[in-house]
Amino acid sequence: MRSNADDLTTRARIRDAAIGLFGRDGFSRATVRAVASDAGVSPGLVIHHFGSKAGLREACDQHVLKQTATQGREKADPGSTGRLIQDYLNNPEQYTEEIAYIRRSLGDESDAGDAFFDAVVTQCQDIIQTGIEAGTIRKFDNIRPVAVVIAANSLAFLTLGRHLSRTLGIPSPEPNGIGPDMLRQLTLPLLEIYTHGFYSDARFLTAAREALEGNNTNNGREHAP
Amino acid sequence: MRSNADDLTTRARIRDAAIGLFGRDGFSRATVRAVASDAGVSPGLVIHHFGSKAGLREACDQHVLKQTATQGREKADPGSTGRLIQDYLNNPEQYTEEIAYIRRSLGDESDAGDAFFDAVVTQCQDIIQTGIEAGTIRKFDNIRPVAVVIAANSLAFLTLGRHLSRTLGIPSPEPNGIGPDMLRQLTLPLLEIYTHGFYSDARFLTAAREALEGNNTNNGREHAP
DNA sequence: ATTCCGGTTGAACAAGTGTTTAACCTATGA
DNA sequence: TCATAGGTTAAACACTTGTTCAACCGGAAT
Repeated sequence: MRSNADDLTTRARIRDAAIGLFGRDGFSRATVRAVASDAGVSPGLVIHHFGSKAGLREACDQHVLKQTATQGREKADPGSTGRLIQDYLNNPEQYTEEIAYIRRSLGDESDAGDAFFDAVVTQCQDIIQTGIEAGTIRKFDNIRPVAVVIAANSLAFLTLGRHLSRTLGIPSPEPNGIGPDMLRQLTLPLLEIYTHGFYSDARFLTAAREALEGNNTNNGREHAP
Repeated sequence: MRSNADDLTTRARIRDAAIGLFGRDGFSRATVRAVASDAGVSPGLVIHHFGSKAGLREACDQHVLKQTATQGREKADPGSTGRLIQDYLNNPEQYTEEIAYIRRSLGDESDAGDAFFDAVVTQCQDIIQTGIEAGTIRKFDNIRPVAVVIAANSLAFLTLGRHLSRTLGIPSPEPNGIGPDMLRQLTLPLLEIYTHGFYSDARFLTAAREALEGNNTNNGREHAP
């Protein structure tokens, strides 16, 4: 995806270097000088092109957001989602910078992070809607909160990827912790829960339902983990 | 929990101020001067007590870790878990600083974050183990990856709490985004998935299983979201 | 009372930060 | 050919950062 270096305009090269550094070190730790050095350019030029460090971040936000938005639209076609994942698994390095950047945006307080999260939620909502109509996904009374839960669970693999691969004992070089090895170990357990459930019966569910319906004011009796 | 101010030793007051600021602004954005000011103390004294900013962080890490470890041990008693959650819901402000600090630790690269994540995983593992023996949780062949998945899903509520409450339209003052309103809206959907599953049948699961068993080399056919 | 020592401060320092400015180079258009 | 404009740089600026240092205070020990 990232073209092989200097056939890009200088402005784009600076932007890409900033995306890489912001994703790796975070917005505050990454310095204008480091961005300039990575782009092979003087610090002054960075300011000249983007006005300020905040302006540079704004440009990075918009670029990454546009980038992922087009991928999201392709993903809406249910057939291509498998192809997309396979594409990612075949050469994950392609997307690592964008992924790291998005993870940082989700953690930092950032408009881009907000937009990305909301996009994932609505995408989950669409998938659930069509899945219910197609009969592959169970029917839910109110799909909105279900979409939120599924989105959060899915994004956990992104925000916690480093810990997941670490705790699974996967040797580090998987970028962002999300790589073939990790997915191969966690896909089946997750799908099993998503298919047959986690609890053996409805005891926890009915208990929580009664507690929540009983007194709507405050104390909900909660699930185990 | 936090005692009401100045009955603490100066060192402890500095440490607590640092925990608050590190959690709110992140380690690099929070300055030694801000910590000193919050603790009503001079910047030099902070260094005098902790040697350096990194030393201060180390002390904060250890303190928060010890704090949550004792709570974790209490939580191991299955009966008290509900009590603990109810306790939290009744006055969440009590733990907000520790929670914010842990969230930052999970995102930043940090030994404390690693330790906390691993602790949550093993705690999930214990809960699943006893749950299986008690018959409340389905039997899994290999509980370790299941515990990792459950831990990641649970911690998603922590790392993404801000986005969850935001996307649900909950007015902001819920600390860290995790409050009664959010839990009330998401508990039942999550428990329903954990009880009856998300997919309507085993199509996705068997497809993934075949794909993973078929060629162990690389391409795993993945689930929808 | 005097000494001493740990907690504490204020000012200073050195390094690093984002940003500005004046000058430079190069290519394009008149 | 010359002037102009825009991309580019090196140096400087103003400020913040973590950290150091000498001095100060107050109380406990001698």
